Amino acid sequence: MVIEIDFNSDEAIYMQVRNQIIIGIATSRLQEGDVLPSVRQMANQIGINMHTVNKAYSVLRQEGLVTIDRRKGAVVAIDADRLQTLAELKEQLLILLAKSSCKYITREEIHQLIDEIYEEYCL
Amino acid sequence: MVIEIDFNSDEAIYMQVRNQIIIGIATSRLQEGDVLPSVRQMANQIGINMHTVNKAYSVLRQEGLVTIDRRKGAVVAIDADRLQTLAELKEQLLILLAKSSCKYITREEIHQLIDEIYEEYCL
DNA sequence: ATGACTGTTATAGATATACTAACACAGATT
DNA sequence: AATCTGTGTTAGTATATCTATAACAGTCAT
Repeated sequence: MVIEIDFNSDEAIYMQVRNQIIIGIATSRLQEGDVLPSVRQMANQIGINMHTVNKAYSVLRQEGLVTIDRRKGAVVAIDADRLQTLAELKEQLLILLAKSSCKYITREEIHQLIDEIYEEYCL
Repeated sequence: MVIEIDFNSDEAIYMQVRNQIIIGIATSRLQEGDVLPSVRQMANQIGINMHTVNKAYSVLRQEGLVTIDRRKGAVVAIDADRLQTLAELKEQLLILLAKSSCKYITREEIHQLIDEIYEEYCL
């Protein structure tokens, strides 16, 4: 699980880490039960602070994607809280679609883009 | 253009304002050339600081949705920079779809949800 | 017992958010 | 011409968040 950070991005480092782990899980490079690298190990590997990785793991726990055990570390464990997931998804999609609509991106183009992403990243 | 803020939300106030204006434009309640309320007026109306509204307007300007004139105020003016819009959209959609996929939301459900949003909000 | 490994807590500095107050310019009204 | 009212802008401040360093506490193999 190689993680790359763009230090010039305006997105917080811990969110970049979180995002890439989510993509890792979605693409099955990380699977239910897999243990994530320790916060120190991953922090070292990508040259950031341990606590920043810890924050990323905490967010993932709060989002129901991992559990954190003092002994083992962070373990991939999906809590498929369907209703909440759909509600959040809808809210975020709405903003994305609204902005796209402002820029004259059509509904068909959105559908197409989604299929493109699914295939490009093998979700 | 009535804007409602959830002060308990973890989303920044200026982003909530920005989001609702984007939805307003997407649903044609705000149209090209329309003048947004002055920063003071809107700040007063929703009970927040003028500078917070100013920040929202600044973001909208940077996103190519309004222009800001010292005399007139903020005016809806779409800069349909298609390529950049699509690139940003794809990046953000990827994260959303990946997270959904982790939670066992299918591609079909995504397509369905998008149609639902388009119809519910008349985008 | 010791050493190596976990995550956790305490603390601090930098950055971002939201605010108050004062400013500068444009345009209408006196 | 002077004043008033309307713009956004800038300066400065308090609070929260992000990132970092350092010390802590529990677990487990040696």
